[in-house]
Amino acid sequence: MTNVVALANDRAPRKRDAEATRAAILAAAKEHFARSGYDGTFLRGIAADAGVDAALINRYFGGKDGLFQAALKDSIAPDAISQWSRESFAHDVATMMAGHAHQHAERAHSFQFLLRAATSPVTAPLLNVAVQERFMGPIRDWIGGEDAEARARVLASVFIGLLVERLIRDEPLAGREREVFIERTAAVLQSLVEK
Amino acid sequence: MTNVVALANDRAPRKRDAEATRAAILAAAKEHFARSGYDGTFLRGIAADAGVDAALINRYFGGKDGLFQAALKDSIAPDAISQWSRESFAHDVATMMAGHAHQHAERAHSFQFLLRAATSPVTAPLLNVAVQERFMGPIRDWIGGEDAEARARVLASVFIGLLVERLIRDEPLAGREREVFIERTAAVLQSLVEK
DNA sequence: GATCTAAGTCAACGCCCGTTGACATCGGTT
DNA sequence: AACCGATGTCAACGGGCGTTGACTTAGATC
Repeated sequence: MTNVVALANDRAPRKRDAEATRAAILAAAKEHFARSGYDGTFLRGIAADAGVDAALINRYFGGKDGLFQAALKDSIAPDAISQWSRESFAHDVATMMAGHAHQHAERAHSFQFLLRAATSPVTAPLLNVAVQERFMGPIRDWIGGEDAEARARVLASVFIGLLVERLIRDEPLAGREREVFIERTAAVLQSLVEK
Repeated sequence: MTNVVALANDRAPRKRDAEATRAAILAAAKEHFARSGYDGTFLRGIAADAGVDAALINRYFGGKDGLFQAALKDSIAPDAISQWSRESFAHDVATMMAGHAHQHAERAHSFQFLLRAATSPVTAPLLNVAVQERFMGPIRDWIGGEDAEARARVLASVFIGLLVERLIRDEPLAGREREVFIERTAAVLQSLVEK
C-alpha cells in the first residue's frame, strides 16, 4: 500500500521537510519577536508554536541571535519603495495612516517587530544596519536630488512617527478630522520629496 | 577624636539614610530601565550603581515590578510644552534632534523609558494614558486654531518619529547634512503649527 | 532490503536572574 | 552604658533560559 498522505508531486511527500520547518520556525519567530520583543520571547515558545523541538532552532539558525537576524531581514521589504508613484505616494501614505491598523495587519505586524527591535540595546545595532541598507538606501535613491540623505532621514522619521502613533492609538480618524489629518500629512510628505 | 567625615550640619552626617538610598536606587533604576528596558535591566546592576546591596531594592520597592512602577511614575514629569516659544520652537526642536541624544540626556532618557514601557503589555495602557494626557492634550491646546486635534496628531507623530529615529541611530549629523536636516525638519514642524 | 545521511528528539548542563531569610551594624532612646 | 529598631550585608535557593551533544528515526540511494 502506498503512502496515504498526498503525493503525486515529482518530489515525495516527505513529512520531514527542512525548508518547511525552517519556514515554520521563522514565521513563529516573527510573531513572537513582534509581540514580545527580543528578551520577552523564548525559543521554547517559538518551537512549540512551530511544532518542533527547540534544539532545531539552533541547528537551523545557529542560536537566538541568528534567528532574530533572519526574522529581521525577512521583515524589511525594500522592493515596494522603488515602485512608489511620485505623484500619489504622499496622499496614498497619508490615507493609509488615517485608516485602521488592522487593515494593514501585515505591515503593522512587521513594523511592530521593528519597533520592538529598536527598544532593546541588544537588537538596536542590528536594526540600525538593516534599516540603513534596506530602507534608508532605497528611499534616498528614490527621492534623489540634492541632499537626498538628509531629506531621506527626515522622511523616514515622519514615516516612523506616523506608524508609532498608529500603533499606540488605534482609534481611526473620521469625518473632517480625518480629512485634515490626511491633508496635512500628505503636505508634509510631499514637501520632503520635492527638492 | 571627632569624626573625620564632614559634619557641621544641623543634622548628623549619618551614613545610613533611608530616603537617600531610596532616591539613589530610584535614580539608578530610571537610567537602567531607560537604557535597557524592563527585561534588560538587572537589579544587581542597579544596586551596584546605587552603591547598595540588591536585597535593599526588595525592601524598599517590594521587588522589580514595584521598582519599575515607581520609576514610571517618576518619569512622567509635568511638561514644558506650554512654555515653548511660538517663534523658535520649530528650529529649537529640529536643532535638538540633530544633535547627540546625550546632550539632552534628561528628555531622551524619560522618552526612551516611556517608549520601552510600550513594549510590555502590562505597562502599555499606562503609556497610552500618559501620552494622551501629558503630551497630546498640551500640544493641542498650545497650537490652537482650527482642527487643532488633527494637526496635533500629525505634529505628535513627527515628534515621535524624530525621537525614534534618534533612538535607533545615535550618530550625530554634521556639516551641510546637518543644516539641511534642521532646515527641513523645522519647516515641517512650523507648517503644522501654523493654521 | 541494507545502508547512510539528514531531520528531529531528548535530557541535561551551566549560567544568571529575582528573591529570601538569617545575620551584622549603625544610631537614636532611655 | 545598655538596648532596640531601623538599615544594610551576605550567601544561598529555586527557576527558567539558551545551548549542547548524544540518541532516534524517517527517507533517499544502492
